[in-house]
Amino acid sequence: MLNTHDFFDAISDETRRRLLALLVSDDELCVCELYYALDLPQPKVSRHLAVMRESGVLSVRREGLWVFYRLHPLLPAWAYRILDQMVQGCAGLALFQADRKRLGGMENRPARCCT
Amino acid sequence: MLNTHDFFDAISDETRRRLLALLVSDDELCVCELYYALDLPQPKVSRHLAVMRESGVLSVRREGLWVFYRLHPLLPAWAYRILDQMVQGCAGLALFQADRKRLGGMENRPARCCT
DNA sequence: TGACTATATTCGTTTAGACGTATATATTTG
DNA sequence: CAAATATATACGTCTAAACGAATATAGTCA
Repeated sequence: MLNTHDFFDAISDETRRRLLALLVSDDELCVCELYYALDLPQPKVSRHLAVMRESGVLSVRREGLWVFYRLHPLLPAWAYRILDQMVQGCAGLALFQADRKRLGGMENRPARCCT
Repeated sequence: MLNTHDFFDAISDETRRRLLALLVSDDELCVCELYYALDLPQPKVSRHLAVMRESGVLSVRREGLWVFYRLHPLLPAWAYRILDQMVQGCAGLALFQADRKRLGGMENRPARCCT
């Protein structure tokens, strides 16, 4: 289960905060949506996702070629609340707003079955 | 005023989280109390305090030889809430409990006037 | 003024981790 | 099976920042 130190490590990096901010509101996104939204190289995003997956901050579901990430359902309540407040704190930043805008404008997003 | 990035940088380091946890509940502590509580070298604690002071997370008041630190009164509401939840998340950790215990057992703590 | 105390800073070293590029793995489809 | 797509990892490099030890600064009091 999640270690306190690992959780704060997750939110200590801006790229990871951008990923988390999207996952707080959209609850499940695939890797291609995430690196498209952030406009960053795929390996860079995959590595950050791996850090959070390995420490238990994110959980993963594979569906065919796609891999969907979400906040780990067993995060403690205080961690969820911190993520909520983090979104509040970052909502005004242009960088985070652009991420959301790009995601909204993305075409051919993968279909989810059974969500 | 406080920059979002600087705030998350403040809570990204465990030593700084220990300092912040004490300041969330005690609202004002001097440097000697802080390094005594954490049982760490004074220069190490001073440097971490300086990081947070310079980024606007902490504010300072000098009184004679002592320097008292507290959470910066102009922190945005979301930042206070994150600190509160951080305390929740760390409350169970032995390291943080020991800090509080040492602080409680400290003798000759500096007197505050006009608090 | 000089001794003393509390705190801050400097310096050189070391380490963690973020990065780009290249490549590997996994899955689907023909 | 091979080709195509989505994602993951490996590798070498580089930078930010944490550290211990030493020293500087600031304030008090005799």
